[in-house]
Amino acid sequence: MEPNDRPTIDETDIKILERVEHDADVNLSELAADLGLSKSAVHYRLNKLKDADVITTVSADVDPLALGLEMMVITEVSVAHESGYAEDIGRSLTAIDGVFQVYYTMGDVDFIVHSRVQDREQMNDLIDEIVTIDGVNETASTFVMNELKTNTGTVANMSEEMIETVTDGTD
Amino acid sequence: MEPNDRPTIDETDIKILERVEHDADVNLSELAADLGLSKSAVHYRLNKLKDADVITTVSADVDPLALGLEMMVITEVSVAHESGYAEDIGRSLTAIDGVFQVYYTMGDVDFIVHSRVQDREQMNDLIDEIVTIDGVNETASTFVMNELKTNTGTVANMSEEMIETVTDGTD
DNA sequence: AATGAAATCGACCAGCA
DNA sequence: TGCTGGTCGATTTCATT
Repeated sequence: MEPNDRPTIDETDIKILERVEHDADVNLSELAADLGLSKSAVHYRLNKLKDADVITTVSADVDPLALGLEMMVITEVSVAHESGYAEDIGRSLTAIDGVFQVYYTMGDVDFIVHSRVQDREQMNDLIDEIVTIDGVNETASTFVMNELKTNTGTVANMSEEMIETVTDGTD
Repeated sequence: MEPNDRPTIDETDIKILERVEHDADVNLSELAADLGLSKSAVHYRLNKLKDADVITTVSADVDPLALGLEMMVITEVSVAHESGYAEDIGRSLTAIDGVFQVYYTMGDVDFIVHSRVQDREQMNDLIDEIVTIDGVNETASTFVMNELKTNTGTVANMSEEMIETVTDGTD
């Protein structure tokens, strides 16, 4: 462990993460060959990364469009600040069918909510559900026309500089 | 195939998707037993779902915090509407280090951008990069204090009604 | 679309640097 | 602690229905 209590991660770990975060079904032998290691070594590191919760889950990504979820909406939610209901409201938002991302934010807006629905009726119902939550003051919804980038992994979006900060001094 | 060109998905497929979208490493025998099918049958359906791009990828989810990405920022980007640069601007946004989600939206804001960085310096650099893009008119960034829900799967967030719409007529 | 048998790949173990 | 090589068990594949 490092002083900051994050697990030690070296360049080899980063290379492994880059591969498995966009294809967890990689052939171990192939990956091992590319890294100049044995299958067992790669397997050992993968287990370590899972144990340390660097890899949290291995998931099959299901295309929302394939299930008819053709509409995506982003909703800004403001709450009545006198009431200390923020946590309850957050829980209520995450529980609504169709909602798949909820962020609690600084600034004049308190929550940002991402939802997917199949048609306009479901969209209306969903926004109604949000407005109905006790303590919710104001909402503003925006329709997403195009998803240019989504769920593209963690390491894949990091700069060299960011990666060096992580692997620093592990050579 | 259905008339609307989406692949046919029945209740069994939905049950399989629910399992693998939050744990792609499930024991096939176990899953097969739960569904009352043979291992091969489950495997056959999984392949079909991958071929039909219902399952797009199988990915290892890497915890951003484990890599020091402790700050998340949501940025609204407005562009100069005279110029038809929208597509180029979208591409430029997705290419910035730290940016992991980009949406093109209706309304007065044109893009919504989600980014992760390790410190305030990287945050400043990133926002500078966005502002510098040719055609970008105005930006407003919000700091995320708490991620209440993220990447929780597709089927898991659907209501019974939504699922029935998909499996309709496939018994 | 689903089955059971055969080939292949990943998980685990004991030992070593 | 990190790695190697080998074994066992699981999964993937295929011919068949």
